[in-house]
Amino acid sequence: MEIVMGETNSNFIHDVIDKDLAEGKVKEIHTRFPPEPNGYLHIGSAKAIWINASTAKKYGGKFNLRYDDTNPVKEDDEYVKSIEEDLRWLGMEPTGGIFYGSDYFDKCYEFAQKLIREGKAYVCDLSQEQMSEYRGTLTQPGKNSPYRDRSVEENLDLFKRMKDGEFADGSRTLRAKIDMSSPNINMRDPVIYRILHVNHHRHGNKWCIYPMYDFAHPIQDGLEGITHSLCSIEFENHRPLYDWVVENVGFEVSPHQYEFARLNMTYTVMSKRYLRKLVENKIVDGWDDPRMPTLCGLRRRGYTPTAILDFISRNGVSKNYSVADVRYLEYCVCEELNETTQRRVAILEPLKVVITNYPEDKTEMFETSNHPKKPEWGKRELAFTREIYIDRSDFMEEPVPGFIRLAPGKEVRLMSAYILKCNEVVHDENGNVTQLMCTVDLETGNNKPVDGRKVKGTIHWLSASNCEKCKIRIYNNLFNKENVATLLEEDTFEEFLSDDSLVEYTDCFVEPSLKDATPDERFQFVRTGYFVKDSKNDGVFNRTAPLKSSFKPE
RNA sequence: UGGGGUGUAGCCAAGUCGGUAAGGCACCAGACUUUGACUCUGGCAUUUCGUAGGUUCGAGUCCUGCCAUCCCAGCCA
Repeated sequence: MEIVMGETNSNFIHDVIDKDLAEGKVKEIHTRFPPEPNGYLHIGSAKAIWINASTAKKYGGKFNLRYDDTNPVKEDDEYVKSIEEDLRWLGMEPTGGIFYGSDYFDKCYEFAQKLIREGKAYVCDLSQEQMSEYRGTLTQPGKNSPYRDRSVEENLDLFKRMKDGEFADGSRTLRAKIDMSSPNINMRDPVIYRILHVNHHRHGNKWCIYPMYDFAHPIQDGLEGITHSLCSIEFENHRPLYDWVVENVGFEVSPHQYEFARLNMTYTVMSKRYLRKLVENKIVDGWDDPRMPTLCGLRRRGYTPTAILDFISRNGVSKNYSVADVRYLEYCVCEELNETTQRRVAILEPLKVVITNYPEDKTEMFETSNHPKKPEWGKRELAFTREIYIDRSDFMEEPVPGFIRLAPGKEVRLMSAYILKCNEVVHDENGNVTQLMCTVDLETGNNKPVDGRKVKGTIHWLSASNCEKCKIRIYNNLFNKENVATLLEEDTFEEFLSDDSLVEYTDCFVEPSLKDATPDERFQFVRTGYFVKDSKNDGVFNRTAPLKSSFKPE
């Protein structure tokens, strides 16, 4: 699937780049993905990764991975490892290198001093509450801090003492001197440095002042030679500040920020905050629960990087607020897995069938194809015996109109084997069907009926004495509400959790060979869906996605 | 009620200098089928591009007003 990595459809960002290149503003393209190591990557992150990486690739440029670790309060080394792992799993090599925003702290400090010297930044003693008051509101301008006009010398001294640890957390900040009456609140003398006596995962106690994102990010971009800084749309309001920093710090090539709409998906949440909540409240099994939209969750579920990227690519890049249909993602995996997986037989809900006209001690081997359209993938053998299992869903005692599977007195094809006829239904004392007494058309075997009669339905089966027991987990949407993102304000999304997001079948049977399957091998369980062995629990298969069915009763 | 975005079919999304609405998914109909899968064929915006006007021979594309919706008042990113 090289299409996803290489040629990307053109979009408004590429239009800008084409223009920049044509006008000679830039010579080569350099992008970056700047995750904060405070959680696991999800499919929305994958969109940002894909946009940045594929853009660089399209123009023969470079792509950096940069940990945006400027706030040690929220960040953890644990996440650094997972981010790189997920990035590589996606196949997105950081061709420009791997960097840490925190490695530029010295530079940030120098640039802050430069700003102070030029009268463009000052140390402010306002408390958090006061600063909020001074900031004004959306409709009212703010007012200048009383500390705004300190001398350069005093500011330099105070800033150094902030760095040296003389002041308590929150007691002072370094602010950019811009415009307290700007209609854009981000420009009302934004804080660019705060005091935080916190251990940094990478630099220990070297620093007790840390730059804010708005100050650090353009510097990181500028220092790395990033030409096009592609981020999501909520940073659009920050662009004037980004440009202010770039202009006032000054770089060889000025990076520019462009924003695209982040990825939302139906029936799930995408923000790290809520994903964390799902994990912490034990609503899911962890960040890698197969129901999670995290990359590790999707991986455990059996999704492939190519399918994820294909999905993102097909959805395109725009600035429209949108909610992508999770079924589209499903379509993308199925399309790939249909081509790439071998077929196997699994019975989710076994129903025993006794073939009365078949000898008890006989075992016959039937060949079945590993992929119906790829004969080069060969065949394998399935044992056939007097007692077999079929899936309960393939039998109806009182078939509804249009049901072409097994029913009393009806015939059906056993895939790759005989035609089966149901003669008798055995019930328990409660009236539940426990077993079927059937016969098989010995004459036709695995061929077309000799008398030319048509048998429409085909079902899968497994010899009761030649199968392996296992558990199968079926995953459905985590939420029962299509657009969960719109009601996150209330903080009560738990009420929209669906109760069937995980359905476990505990008495399933699969072909014996599946006993040795690994979590890296994906299969199509014939007529059922795509499955992969769970990486955490032995003897458990996860359903990646179901097969479509055009059967609609009534 | 300040500023910044966005509004093209059920979903995503193309629409260059204005010239007469790409594509994918979904859906519908049919063919094929020892997976009711896959594949194939056809259909699927023409009082139509949020809406109301305007300019023009001609407007999704230009102009004006209006409406809807998202983001911003962290010493988060």
